[in-house]
Amino acid sequence: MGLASGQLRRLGELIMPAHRVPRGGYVFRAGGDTNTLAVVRRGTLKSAVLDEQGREQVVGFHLTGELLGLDGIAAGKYCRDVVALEDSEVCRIPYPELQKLSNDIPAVANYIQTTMSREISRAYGVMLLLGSMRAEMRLAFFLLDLSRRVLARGYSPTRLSLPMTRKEIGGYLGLKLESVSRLFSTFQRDGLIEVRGKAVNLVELGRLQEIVQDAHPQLGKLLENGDASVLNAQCAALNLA
Amino acid sequence: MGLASGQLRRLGELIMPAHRVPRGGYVFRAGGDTNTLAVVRRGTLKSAVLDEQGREQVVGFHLTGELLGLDGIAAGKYCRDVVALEDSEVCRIPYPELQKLSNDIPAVANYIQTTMSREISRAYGVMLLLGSMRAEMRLAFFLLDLSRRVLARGYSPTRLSLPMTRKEIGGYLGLKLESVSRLFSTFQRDGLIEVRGKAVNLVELGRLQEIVQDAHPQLGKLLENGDASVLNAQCAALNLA
DNA sequence: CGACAAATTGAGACCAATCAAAGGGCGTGG
DNA sequence: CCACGCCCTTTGATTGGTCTCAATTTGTCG
Repeated sequence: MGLASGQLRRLGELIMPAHRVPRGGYVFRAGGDTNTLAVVRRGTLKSAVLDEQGREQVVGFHLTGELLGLDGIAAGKYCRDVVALEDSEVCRIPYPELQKLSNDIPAVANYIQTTMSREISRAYGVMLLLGSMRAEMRLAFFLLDLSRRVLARGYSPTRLSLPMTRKEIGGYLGLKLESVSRLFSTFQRDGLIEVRGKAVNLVELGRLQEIVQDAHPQLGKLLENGDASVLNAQCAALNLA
Repeated sequence: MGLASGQLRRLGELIMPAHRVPRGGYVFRAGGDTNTLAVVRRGTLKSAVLDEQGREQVVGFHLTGELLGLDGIAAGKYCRDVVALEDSEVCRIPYPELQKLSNDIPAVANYIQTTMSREISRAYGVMLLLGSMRAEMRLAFFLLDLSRRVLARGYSPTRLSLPMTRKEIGGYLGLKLESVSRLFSTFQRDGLIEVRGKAVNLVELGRLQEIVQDAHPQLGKLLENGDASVLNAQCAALNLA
């Protein structure tokens, strides 16, 4: 079911102009009040929970088109930081007004529900990753997941440019940065990938898939839910909801 | 905002009579079509992703009052099994009709959104647990989390009766059953708890909290989001939404 | 009581963390 | 433009925590 033009206009008015977020800049802070969602227009960001000792758990990386901030709806507070990994742009969406709008327009409410449901599925996949996969499987998973998401945006699925550091990858995969670095070297030695700093070339996608599949045939399905929140910034996607 | 009596009646008609689920019985199966949600009336259940080698990742345990099945809304398929750990009762709720109802009644839509949002926050907390905590912290977290949830239902927060096996606890915490067993023994030796099979007495709640807090002061906040889906089976809670 | 699953405990292996050092990349300022 | 400093990355040596394999005990249900 689509949206009437009047509804689309109301939705359009909600979307604030894109604004720049410099590398290292915050979109949300843990503990901050939830007054907006945000859509990534350009760039890459991470969601992370940080503690005083400087350790962080990265709960997700966000590419262009993804919708951020749904975790905070219940508590009224965000439960984690969202930080730009490179110079990025986001559109903010005032949450209370979106809430009102979703009460009037079922398609909007349905879209939000669907997006949140996908994020739950994705989170379960990551729990599986962290709870029962060994380091090499985790990194293979990470590379394939990124490959698929980059492909969905029309870029090469094999020539990746990683905007995040080894430490951040480790923070996502539950590994230390040295372990991540060693695994990159091992994969390169075995001819699976070519590494030159942040530039990674996936030479043997099939063998990377084997590494993951051997461990968890189910994971492939969960992966497909991964790219939760692809929302066209003009909200054209809502026509499909 | 509450519900008009006509709305409550419509909602009541949606809730199917509670039916028994024997120990080991399924409420949902991974890959099954999403046609219902379910509310736990009595008993305890687990959500788990299983692979052919017999390994499983438990993504959550569910106590009385919790709402199950929201993960499947997006994909149209559930992404994991839900199995009763002891003889239980659940009420099923046909999802398509609930969807229609939520389009008419904003309070219902808001409740679903809030519940899903809490589940996302909880999942992030578990990711933190699995990604950056050591075994003893994980088990302390598990015991405290269960203690809090049991307390919320009016039972003693210190005298726990664990319906799940050591293997299932390990499946949740990313540990092998032997490790879980060893940790129970260690905690008992140190006077933190008393273990007699499935019956566990939490002697030193404070010291258990220290074990978790030392590692991640943030986790306490995430814990509070944990008890996502407490939905009174008569849906009285919706009056608060 | 018997059969089977669950739990405990031990010994040893292995994987990732830790500690440590050196090399690279990038931006800033001279 | 180069030099410096800082962070990121790589690699090595060692430690340590958890898994694995194995045997035994305990508990549960027919």
